[in-house]
Amino acid sequence: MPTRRERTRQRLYDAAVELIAEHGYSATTVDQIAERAGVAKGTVYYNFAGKAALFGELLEYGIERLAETLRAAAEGRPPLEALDSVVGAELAFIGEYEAFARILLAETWRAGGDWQATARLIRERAVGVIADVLRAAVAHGDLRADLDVGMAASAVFGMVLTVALDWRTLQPARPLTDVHATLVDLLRGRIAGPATQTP
Amino acid sequence: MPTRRERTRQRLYDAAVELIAEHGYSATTVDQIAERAGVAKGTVYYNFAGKAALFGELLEYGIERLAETLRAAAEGRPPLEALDSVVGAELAFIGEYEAFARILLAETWRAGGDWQATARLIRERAVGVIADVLRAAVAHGDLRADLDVGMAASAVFGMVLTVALDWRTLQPARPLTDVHATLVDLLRGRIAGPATQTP
DNA sequence: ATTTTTGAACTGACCAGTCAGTACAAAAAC
DNA sequence: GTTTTTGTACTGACTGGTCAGTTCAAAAAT
Repeated sequence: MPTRRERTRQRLYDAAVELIAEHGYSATTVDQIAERAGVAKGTVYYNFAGKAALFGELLEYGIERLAETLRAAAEGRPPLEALDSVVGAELAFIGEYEAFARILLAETWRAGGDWQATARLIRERAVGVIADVLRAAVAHGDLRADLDVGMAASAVFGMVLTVALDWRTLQPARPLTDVHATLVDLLRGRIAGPATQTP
Repeated sequence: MPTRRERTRQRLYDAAVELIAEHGYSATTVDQIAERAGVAKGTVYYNFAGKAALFGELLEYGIERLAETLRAAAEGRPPLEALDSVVGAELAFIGEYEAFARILLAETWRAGGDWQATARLIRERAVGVIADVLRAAVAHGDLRADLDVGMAASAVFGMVLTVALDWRTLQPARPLTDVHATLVDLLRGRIAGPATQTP
């Protein structure tokens, strides 16, 4: 059972993640965050060292959950099935924590900003899980031995992130399984050929 | 031959694109832009209605060049070859206008911010070109008739953008053709199987 | 009793946008 | 051919407002 402090911090996380996803880090004010969290401004500074610290811990917190979700999805599955499972898990995570995913996409690819170092490190935790799965698939003989695992993992991660956010934005009613199926088809190279082949 | 005004505006574009790619839109000040462009602050307001207008026209200008590049790459080629060519063109564009690509990725997927409408419209111009190529491939019988063209186009665009920025960031020395080959392999479903198959 | 939260006032830095004035080249008047 | 005018491009000090962060006494929750 969470303490009062933990509940307050969680409410601040939630408020901050939504506002920053909408307007970006610097355009979001501490007053806005406090107001949306239903908390006095002083509380923000009682719980966090400042705006930057709140955001930093937020990133940390979110990426840890994402990496953990992906790891759990891969665990104990044969390589190729694990890949499908990880893609599904990433989709589901983004479906649930959409605002966080938007922040991840927005703040991670800056050139030399204040968060570049943090963000890149943080992103590697998620991409790393995919790379591990791909490496296992190569070792198992399911994928080409000379596959550039790093680049492929980056491609998979980015592709899923992009598609997922388009999904949430443009056709949120569409079921996850549908999106998942299309992505897996793309990944498995099943888009070639004149007719549908669903064995 | 460009007029003085055109030269000034171009310098302002260049300065703004670099700074915004680094720090984001709201963290970039008009003073910084003017200073990097080697121009007084007033000149910014003489040439543009304001910071927002400068950024808007910048997006417009960049995406027009990108869409045009992609269209030219596809033109007059058989569908599948056109797809490879478009991917190559997107890679080359990002190689050259890296800062703009970072902005595209960072500022396009906000939730309900001030740019959401503009950015989505603008991004669709680029993704639309890829969708057209895919549609042609389907019509030509090269891809499955029931392929979700919109989603696939979004996936291709996002995947290339992600990989390209990782390429520029992590291994800029690597030749474009190398990255291009890996991407095309991924797209064509040639990553499966234990050994390399280069016919 | 102690921890946590409140709410409001305050500060100092920073920033978008303004505006009166400068520079200068090309046209018009002499 | 010299002087005057005009329009365009640019300048940079200034202003009004905003925001992160501070402080603190009182209240509420544990």
